[in-house]
Amino acid sequence: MSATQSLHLSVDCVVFGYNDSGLKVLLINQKGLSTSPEITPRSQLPGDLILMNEGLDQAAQRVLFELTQLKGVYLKQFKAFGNPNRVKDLKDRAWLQSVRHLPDQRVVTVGYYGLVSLQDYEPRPSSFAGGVQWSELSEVGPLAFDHNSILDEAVEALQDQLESQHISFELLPKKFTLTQLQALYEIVLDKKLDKRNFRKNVKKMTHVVPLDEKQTGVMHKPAQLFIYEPQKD
Amino acid sequence: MSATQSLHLSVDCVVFGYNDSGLKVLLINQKGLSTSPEITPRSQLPGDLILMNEGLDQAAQRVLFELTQLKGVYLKQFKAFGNPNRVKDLKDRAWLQSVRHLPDQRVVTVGYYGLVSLQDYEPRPSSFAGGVQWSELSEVGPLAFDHNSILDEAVEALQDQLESQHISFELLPKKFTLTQLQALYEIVLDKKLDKRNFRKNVKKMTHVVPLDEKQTGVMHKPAQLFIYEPQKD
DNA sequence: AAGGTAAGTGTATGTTTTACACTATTACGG
DNA sequence: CCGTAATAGTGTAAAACATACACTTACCTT
Repeated sequence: MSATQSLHLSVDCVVFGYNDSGLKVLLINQKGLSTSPEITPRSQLPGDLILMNEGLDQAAQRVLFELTQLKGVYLKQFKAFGNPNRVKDLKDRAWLQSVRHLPDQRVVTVGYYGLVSLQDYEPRPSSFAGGVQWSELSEVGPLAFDHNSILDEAVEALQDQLESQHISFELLPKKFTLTQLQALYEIVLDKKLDKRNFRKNVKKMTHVVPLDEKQTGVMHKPAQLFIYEPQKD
Repeated sequence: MSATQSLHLSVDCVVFGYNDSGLKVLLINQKGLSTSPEITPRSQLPGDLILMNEGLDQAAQRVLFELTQLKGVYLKQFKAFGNPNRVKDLKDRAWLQSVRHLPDQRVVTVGYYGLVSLQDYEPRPSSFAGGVQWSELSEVGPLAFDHNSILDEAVEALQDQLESQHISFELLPKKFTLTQLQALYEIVLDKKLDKRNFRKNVKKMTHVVPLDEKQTGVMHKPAQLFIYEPQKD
């Protein structure tokens, strides 16, 4: 065989954030291009090359932390993206040149999706990133590289695995109401659910446990609070 | 940023083959180690480094063809494996040294699973491979690298996706009976199914269509034949 | 023509999913 | 303190789906 290879491997993180108004995704701005006015810098998913001694999951955690300061986010691998031309778009080259030793090198990337509650995580751009924002999912414009497809596939993976992977609880405060949980499902799955039926289903989830505690300070009947107990299954 | 990287990327193919007696998996023997008697050559999944200009799916097809002469096999990516030590086992080094320019280099691999009918595909070892065999799934011994885990995860992915991905039809002759289809399900899922209930389910699959044709040459009531029509959904 | 072999078929029971509307509890304002 | 606004919380009937189960049919062979 002896195929001579020279390519790079990266991870890209699609981190979804939730609040009552919708699903958001964490994007970073490419840095260091403001000098070249002819190039519009595009946003991208937080991602970077993996290091020589780290596993893929580990790399995803590190890269996300380095670019956005987010730590301890649940990240799940969902697909590798290896189109040979995925970083060859002219619009992307300028940025790569400012940031990589070998900007022309092919890069294969492994996609991760993750979930956080917007209330608990405040991303901060590292010195590497030109800025970090939560973007409304429906308002994401053209991203660098093939990041729009990666994002699309991440959304699908998230929807498919929302229940089985217990991902919801990453998005909610520790103590949450069933209405909050349902609103989350409705936003992630992008469809309305029946309240009574939803509650019947939750009763079967042994990892969602009721507290002896109610909401306070609401001007309506206060809801019972629940917590997530992963070890229960 | 600017992580200096030097790693290799490969694909590994877990090709399942079916006949009435069980599920098999396609393994190749490592070649060129018969000279060193202290090392037992192990079998491995067909896999190799990807080339610089090919996509991942394409690489999986090429590698499988080069090693086993199998062509046109449905291959589906299921996971990337990137443990930094996955090719560092001493038992694997000798073989790598005989075959790679940079045998010490880290290799990340992307796993594909695939399916063929044993009747339609006869693998032939290429000059690169020391031999090709179908091994009974339950009798697979220790493989090179982390190939046992890759195999295990491939089996799971296959079982999960058997129905949704219409994979079954890769394993059957073009015209098949419902008994054949059921036997396949039973072997892949590793459990018995009820004949009448199975047939009820198949009736709902619009992509399984009955022919006006029956089995011939059997010494019992001849079964109706069916074909797979993918465009139907 | 009898015996062997796998094909093909229906029903009753239990389980899961769906659709749907009213009462209860709190905060607030008058 | 009483009324109203706001959301929480609850049950049931009907439909769809899953399961368990046994006998008759058609062809081949001897």
